[in-house]
Amino acid sequence: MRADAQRNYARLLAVAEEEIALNGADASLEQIARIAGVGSGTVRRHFPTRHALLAAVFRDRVESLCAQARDRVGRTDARAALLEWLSAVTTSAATIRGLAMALNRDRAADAEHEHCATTQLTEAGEPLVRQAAGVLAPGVTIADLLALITGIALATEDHPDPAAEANRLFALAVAGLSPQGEVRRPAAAR
Amino acid sequence: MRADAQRNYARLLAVAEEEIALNGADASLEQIARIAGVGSGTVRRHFPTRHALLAAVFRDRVESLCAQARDRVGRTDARAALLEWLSAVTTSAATIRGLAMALNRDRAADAEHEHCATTQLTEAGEPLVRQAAGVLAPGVTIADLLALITGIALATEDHPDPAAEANRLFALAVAGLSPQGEVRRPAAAR
DNA sequence: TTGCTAAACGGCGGGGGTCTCCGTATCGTA
DNA sequence: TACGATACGGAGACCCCCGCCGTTTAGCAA
Repeated sequence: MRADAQRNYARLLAVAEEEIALNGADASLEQIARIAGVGSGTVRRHFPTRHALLAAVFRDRVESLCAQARDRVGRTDARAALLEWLSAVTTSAATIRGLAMALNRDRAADAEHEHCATTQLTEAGEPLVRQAAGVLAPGVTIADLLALITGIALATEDHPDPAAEANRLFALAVAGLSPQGEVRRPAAAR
Repeated sequence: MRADAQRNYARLLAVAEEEIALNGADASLEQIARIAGVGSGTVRRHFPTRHALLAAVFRDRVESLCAQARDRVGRTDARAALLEWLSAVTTSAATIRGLAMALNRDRAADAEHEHCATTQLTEAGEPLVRQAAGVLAPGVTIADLLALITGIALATEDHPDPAAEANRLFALAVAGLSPQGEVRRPAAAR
């Protein structure tokens, strides 16, 4: 890659991160180009789709989460290991503007890309779930957990303290909103 | 209201309902105007904001849900009454394209309008929650339940069977994803 | 150093969307 | 039937996404 291309790539990434933090996943690409001082074509060359830009912006963060998951595999307190990680994911999803929407969108895209954030998180979290299978409600998958988390993050995006609120809601869901009764029964609910 | 205005209003509402069902809450207002055979100014006159249009389109449905809530107040099995109603809300939010997003947005708008859908549902559901307070986890409010439901609906919007998936996730949250013990948050995120 | 070439750049043009405003057509009434 | 209030339509200004192409420039090689 040519030196000027590298410079522009880095610049765009930095600007995009700011702009997305400010305006969410729908931030204007044109605006990003303007701030970065490049033509709109340059943005498009480096990031052919909006999804590509989002993926690049959030890559480090997602990889960090995946690493955190790997670090927790094999711990004896499987439940705590899983819940702590999920809480970290929740905090990121709720705090980093646009991340939740990005995660949600590429779940919709139906695993079109192998390296999309949702896929990565799913693969990273799967061992933790398997490990903790005994203490989870029957039928709960890593996909369910991530779906719930992204949903919660979307729903709390405009709360004064999104991370706290999201974690609170997720904790409620983990413990059960109304836990009595059919807790351990796998039969279909209505 | 003049007769032609009434006609246009009704036409627009019908077209908007279709178009939103097809393309979600971001459906093009211009497109709606075109299909309805009116000028774009007419759309904006009847519905000054996108929110106003969404509110009008979903009004009947929301009122039906509110009515269902009222019908359930006073039932002896308070828990079932609440859960059934929440399931109905979940089904609507997940099935009717754009509704979840509309609900989510007007929660963000911070009760700007008294008659917004979220407010209505909150008021309608509150008695059911109070009634069932004894069997709910401490600290759970009607706002929490609705936030969770809209979040779940958003996250399952592109699932093959959104209603089933959303209800499944919500049922899991009600019973508890991992019902025993307490959820702990990690010492430091990242 | 100087050419040269492929890679990268910028921005134009077309297609849409939102929002505002105003001249005009139409309704309902006197 | 005539008239005023009301509603209509669409033009204009602005922004955004997307594809394309003429121009510039980095980096290698002579």
